[in-house]
Formats: sequence, structure tokens, C-alpha cells
Amino acid sequence: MKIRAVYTCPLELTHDMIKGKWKPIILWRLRLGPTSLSKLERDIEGITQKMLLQHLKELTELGFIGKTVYEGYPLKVEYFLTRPQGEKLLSALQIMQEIGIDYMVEHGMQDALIEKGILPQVPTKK
Amino acid sequence: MKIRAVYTCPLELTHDMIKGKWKPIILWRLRLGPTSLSKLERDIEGITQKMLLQHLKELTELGFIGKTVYEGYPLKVEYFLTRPQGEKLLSALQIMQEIGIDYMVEHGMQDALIEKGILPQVPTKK
DNA sequence: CCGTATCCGATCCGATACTG
DNA sequence: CAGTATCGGATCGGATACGG
Repeated sequence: MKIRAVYTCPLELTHDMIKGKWKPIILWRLRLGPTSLSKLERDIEGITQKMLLQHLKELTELGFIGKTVYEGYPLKVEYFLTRPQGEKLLSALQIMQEIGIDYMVEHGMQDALIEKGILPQVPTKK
Repeated sequence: MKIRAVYTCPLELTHDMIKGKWKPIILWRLRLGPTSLSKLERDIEGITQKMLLQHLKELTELGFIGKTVYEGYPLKVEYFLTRPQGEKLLSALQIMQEIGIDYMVEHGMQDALIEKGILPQVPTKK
């Protein structure tokens, strides 16, 4: 991904930076703290290693994610949210998470949320 | 665009809902109040009528935008942000706008911002 | 465990022409 | 002014294989 020279507004730039099916999910997972590639791959259901690496790379180049490489064997690498950039972006994603929850609750999709422990059992009765 | 039955997390759903080159820009423009199709088309530089209509339709179906149709000629339609959904989404976009500004300032792209009046003349000296 | 490369179908979006 | 339809190139993302 490359940054264009001109955008309609800064918002468009940001939207472009988090474009990609897995980018928000990766950042969201990283809010829990630094992790390795393999952990991310295990935790993010359905992602392929290729997409994970590609999106990690882009987010790193954009300054939202940092990377620590430990020398020696076995290989060890940790990815983490940068501050303040990564964490600020997270605050936008936090709102988006809420919007998603609101939407699902209003459209009878709570069951999926309860299953994942995002919502507690037996939510407000209609 | 269609809503899938299952998502990794609610955040992914929201990200999907605002996927599309012009969606954030359209919503951003609507923060200024209700407007017509033709005004949007004029104000959003580079958009085609086709994309504008397509994205407006999707955002309307998703509940972020509302639409008032006035009877009689000349035809008159107004699009507006819904509350609370549209306005809540706007608050996430607000943060994304700031992130974009931050990025541009840190990468020597302020000139574009000053031109558009987003930043005042002569910002903080390095 | 970490990372790169290729192939290929799906989708996105711009251009353009046309209707009420 | 508001909205629909079609076509084609560009990009995205999944599968898969391979290398440090």
C-alpha cells in the first residue's frame, strides 16, 4: 500500500490506512498486549499467514504497530501497538466495536455476542 | 453489500459497513447538516454520481443515513445522519480525522491542510 | 517460528450512457 | 434533480508452496 500525495480530507487517508479485511482485527487483538506472529495467527480465526504478515507490515510502516526482534534461536518476534499513534487508532476502533455491538443487538444477533462472552447472559428483555 | 451471518468480532462488522472509498467522506460531509444529492456531488471532489448513490444507499440501509423525499417538482431529496447511529459513527470518524491530521503533520504534508483551512497558517515551528 | 512468492477468482470503482 | 445499468481494468484476498 502506498500513500497518495493528495486526499480529499485527512479522514480519507486514515480510512485508507486501515483498509484491508484484517487490519482492525489485528489492532484489536494487540490491545491485549505484545504478541508473536504465531499467537496472532492462532487467535485470529480464519486469517492466513500471508494476510497476517502483509497487514502487519503495512501497519508497521504506517506507524501504528511496532516490532521487537529478539536475536538467537528459537526465533522470537513481538508485535505491539505504538503510542500514541496505535493507541489513538484503537480508541476509534473501540467506538466501532460498540457500533457493531449496537447493530447486532438491534438485529437479533446477540447470540453470537453472548457466545463469545462479549455480552453477558440474558440481556435486557424487550 | 450484504451482512454476513458471522463475524470475528463486532468491530469487523462495522469495518465492513464503512468499507468503500467514499463512505467516510460522505458521512463526514453530512455532519454539516442535511443536503441533497447534487450538493453532495458538487462538494465531494472526484466522486461520481454512481458511487455516491451506491454508497448512500448502503449507508441508508445500514441505518447511518436517513432520507427525506419531498413530493412534487422540482424533485427534492435530503440525506442526513441518523441519531444516534450516524452520529455515533461520526464520533469514530472524528478521531480518524485527527489521526489523519497527525500523520500528515508528521510527514510534511501540512501544506495541503493549510490550503483547505483545516490547519491555521504558520503552525508550530519545529 | 518467521517470512516471501505466485497464481487466480472475487470485488471494487471509474467511465459512460440512459430513464423518470 | 434523482436514480439505474453495463462494461472493463485495477486491486484484494485466499490457497498453496517454498526458504531463512
